[in-house]
Amino acid sequence: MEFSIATWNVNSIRARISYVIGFLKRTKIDVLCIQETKVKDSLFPKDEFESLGYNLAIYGGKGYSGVATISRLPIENVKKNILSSGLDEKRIISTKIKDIDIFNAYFPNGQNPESEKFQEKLKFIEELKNYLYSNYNTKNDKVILLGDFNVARLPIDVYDEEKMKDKIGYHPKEKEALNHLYEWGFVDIFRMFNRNQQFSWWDYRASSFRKNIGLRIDYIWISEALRSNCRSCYIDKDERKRERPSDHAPVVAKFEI
DNA sequence: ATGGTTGCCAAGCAA
Repeated sequence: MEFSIATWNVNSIRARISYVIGFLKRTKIDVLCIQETKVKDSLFPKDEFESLGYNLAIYGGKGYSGVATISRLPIENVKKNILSSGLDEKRIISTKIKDIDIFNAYFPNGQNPESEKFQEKLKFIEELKNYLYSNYNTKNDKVILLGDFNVARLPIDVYDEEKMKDKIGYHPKEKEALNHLYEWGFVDIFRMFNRNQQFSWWDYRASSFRKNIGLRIDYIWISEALRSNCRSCYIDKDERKRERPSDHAPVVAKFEI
């Protein structure tokens, strides 16, 4: 059967509900992982999704952060707050759907490389890496890690390498941390199908989208065990062109499982 | 251009 999954930082589910519902109706995605829901669980607009036949696993807090996994297939084994230091701030929810462990993650932004929040970002990435090493093997376990990683890993993933040098989102320390996570054994599914430069995020400010000043910081990473199942991956840039959009575009991947 | 915009929710923070 075909299996489709998408990640999208929606920057408030309540502000973006009509676009998210429209996206699901149009794409018929099986599993949608959203980030920055910015709402506590009791106020999450569940009904809109359930009436379309979707199941939900939600993990959010008041006003900031928050993640949700929305699935047409049954959701099993929901886990929250999985990092060892417990500093996860409603940024990761893991679920099992079919036989795939799916980690929906919203990495900390980190503010700037001199800040305390940057150190927390590095720690977050390291603890997630440790969690994967302790619990999974890339050759045997079907794992998908996807979400807003808030780091561009390679030069092709930033609009201007010189301008981004030492900036938040491309600082050597966070790239190093991200590479350590990647080296667990992930495959960046977008790069299996696309060689050119494409971004998934553009700043709201300074007409960045019009000028295509962006970063590719939203990823769908898969374990080796899933590599042969991949069929396609694309960034849905049209969603960023709307009136009052999220600053991120959805990333979609399709599998044959 | 150390600016700019958006969303939280009602001032300033986070991104």
